[in-house]
Amino acid sequence: MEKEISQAVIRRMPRYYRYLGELLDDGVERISSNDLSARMRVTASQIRQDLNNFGGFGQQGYGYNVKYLYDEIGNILGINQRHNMIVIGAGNLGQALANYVNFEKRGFVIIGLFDVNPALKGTCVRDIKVRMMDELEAFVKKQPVDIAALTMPKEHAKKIANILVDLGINAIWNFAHLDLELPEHVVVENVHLSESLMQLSYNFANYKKLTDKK
Amino acid sequence: MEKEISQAVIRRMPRYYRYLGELLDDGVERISSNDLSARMRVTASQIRQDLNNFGGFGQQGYGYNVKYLYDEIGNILGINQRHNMIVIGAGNLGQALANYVNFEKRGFVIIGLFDVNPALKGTCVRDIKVRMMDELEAFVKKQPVDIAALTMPKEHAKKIANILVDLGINAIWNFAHLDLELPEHVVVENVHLSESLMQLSYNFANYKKLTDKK
DNA sequence: GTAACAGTGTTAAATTTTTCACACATTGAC
DNA sequence: GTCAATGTGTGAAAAATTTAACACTGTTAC
Repeated sequence: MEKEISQAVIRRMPRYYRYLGELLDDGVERISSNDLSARMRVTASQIRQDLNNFGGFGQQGYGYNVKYLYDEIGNILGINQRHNMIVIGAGNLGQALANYVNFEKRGFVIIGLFDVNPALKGTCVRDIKVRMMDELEAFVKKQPVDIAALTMPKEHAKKIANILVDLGINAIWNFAHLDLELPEHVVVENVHLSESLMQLSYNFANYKKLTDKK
Repeated sequence: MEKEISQAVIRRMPRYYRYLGELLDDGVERISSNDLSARMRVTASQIRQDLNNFGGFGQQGYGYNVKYLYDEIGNILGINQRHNMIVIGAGNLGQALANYVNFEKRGFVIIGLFDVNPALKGTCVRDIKVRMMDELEAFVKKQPVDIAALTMPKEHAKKIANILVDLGINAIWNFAHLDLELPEHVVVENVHLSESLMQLSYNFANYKKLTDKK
């Protein structure tokens, strides 16, 4: 099997995808790694190296066809294949995810929203009904669920993650502030907002310090 | 001035902080890089190297004092100094941030919530009043604002970011799906949820492919 | 058709990041 | 007090990532 591609590369792919999408909207047909690098503020070399992990999508003397490259990166990232998602935790964050229609455009369809709060039972976000946790098992067994987003407080996240994995869900988008310890075959992507905020805080404090010293 | 510390290191610091906080809650007084590395699933070497960027916090033969190290990392990250934040965009995501009380515990206090939707005018999230955008300037001039979180659709983000910078705000927590082009002295931390989801999607698809091949 | 140009894919170099290894300071048992 | 054990700080090695360089292919203008 081919060599594994590093997460550093994978992390950049969605950004290429975003820029190519914008170029496409602007009616741009072709682009060179050089032009793209100027827009994205990365080196052209990195763009070429990154793309070449997946194959040669460009052509000497021409550059890259925007539409073609856009689609290819989409395929690589598994976009436009349908992914059924559920969101556990129907608080503001869960609702924000449920309301974000662009996910759906890309094939990530939220088909269920779950919570423990009985007050939310039966309410809807967009056309997605909020269900109680005791309905989870039957729900998952009735229809395939690819990805579960965890937006509940961290106290419950561990237990629920285990339940989800037992139900056969192998991809978890974790917004709870803890590291899930799950079997190796389960893919976890963490979004730790408070850690992101702390990084901002550091850079902010540090930049200030630098300038103060001058 | 000392050599700059890489973002790779900074990104890990909040995680150390989190684990140390948990140890503290569990009443653990001291810990070695080795024990911590086992819990965090990173190498002990990396922990020691990371910490040594900021100074020697440990002691040979003893390890690290949990409380002390916790506080020191807090200082490094600028936690527990008060940071006034405003959130632009009072949709679900903005409200989710406003409702998240742990930010406040760490010194990140959301003092204002702004939106363009007149229907939200005067409503409150926790005790934070939602204000209209035309009140922004007066608000910012009346009290210091350190950080602005941008949770509005990307169409407006660019313009608003510029306004914020003109008003003297130098740290932006950007949730909009675009890259802000701001003066160099402005610190931006991006949270691109759809890119995170695509990364999950890639890893999910790729893991499946790997196992299918076996 | 041809020649100058543009621009990829790719190999190699440079840089950054991570891991290893160990000298030496401190601890804790006796 | 002594001595084995522990465990940091750190310099050096290894690995990974990023950038540079360029041979060579396809493009475009004439």
